[in-house]
Amino acid sequence: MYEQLKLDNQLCFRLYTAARLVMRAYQPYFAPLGITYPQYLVLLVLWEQDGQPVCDIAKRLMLDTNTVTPLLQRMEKAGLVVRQKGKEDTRQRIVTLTEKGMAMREQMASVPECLGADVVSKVGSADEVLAMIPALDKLIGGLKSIDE
Amino acid sequence: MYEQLKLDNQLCFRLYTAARLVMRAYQPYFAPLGITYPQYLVLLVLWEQDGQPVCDIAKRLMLDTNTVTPLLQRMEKAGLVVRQKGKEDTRQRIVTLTEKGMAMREQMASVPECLGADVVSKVGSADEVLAMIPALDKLIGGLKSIDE
DNA sequence: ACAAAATACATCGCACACGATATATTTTTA
DNA sequence: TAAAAATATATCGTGTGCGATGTATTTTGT
Repeated sequence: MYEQLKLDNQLCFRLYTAARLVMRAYQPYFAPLGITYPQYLVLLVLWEQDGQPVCDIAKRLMLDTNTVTPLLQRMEKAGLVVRQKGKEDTRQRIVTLTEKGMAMREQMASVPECLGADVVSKVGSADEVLAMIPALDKLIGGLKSIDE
Repeated sequence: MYEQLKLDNQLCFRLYTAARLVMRAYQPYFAPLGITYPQYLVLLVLWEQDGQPVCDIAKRLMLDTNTVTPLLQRMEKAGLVVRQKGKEDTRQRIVTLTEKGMAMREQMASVPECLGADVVSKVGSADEVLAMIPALDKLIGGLKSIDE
């Protein structure tokens, strides 16, 4: 009875747990630099394309501005980015990396590989884990289309 | 350059996003009942085995007591559980479902299926998504062993 | 051109997560 | 058995996520 309400039968619990544990695994690399995992994601977005308005960053990370705005405010206070009023559209806030924010790119360059190695050393092989990517993208695409 | 720092090359971002979007997809089912996703997880644990100490619930969900204790306090205030001092070990707090907490099991019984149907209607097929489960378990097992 | 709708950002409140720390109780160990 | 270590829970502070709401600016529809 209630088979579908067993914790071990739930995909969602696995996703929730895996996401938390991955963030936790990143902690040792982030803590010395004084950044958090979501802040790292913002940096990834800005390293690819600097000088974006808040809404574009939010869209890329699939977050809302009520999450991203305070996040960027903290990052500005930490000296990682600056937020300037847009020239064409004054509603916008253009977010730009500071020297410190750009410099962090080199400091972080080896981290994904290190973490990958950490995981592989425990899991055994990376292939099975990386093979999830297409299915995750499919799931994310489907879930994203639910609320719009 | 910096290929490994591209957002689209990161497994972790997919896990983080998928977990958030799944929780969001659950929202319409939880909101009318006044519970949250983590509270639902606690209910899953207690429906399987009622009357557990805080530490066992935390262990099952791979969370710490500093997350679970306030969670249970809110659930007690909401009338879903009671927390009583343990008889053998008075350090423990035994968490037990109330009538309301137990009744919610039937109200939730069809939710995982409904959500599954929601996702399948968008993703197309469930097989590829469900096929991730063994890899997720492997990943979780590996990550868990990193910090201990 | 001008009122209405849409957009961009911000603020507020609440509920997690989690590191750090504190307290009480049990278990272990010398 | 008494001190030390381990365990169970709780509290505090910070940083997200996100629903609800507010404000300013741009775009749209007539």
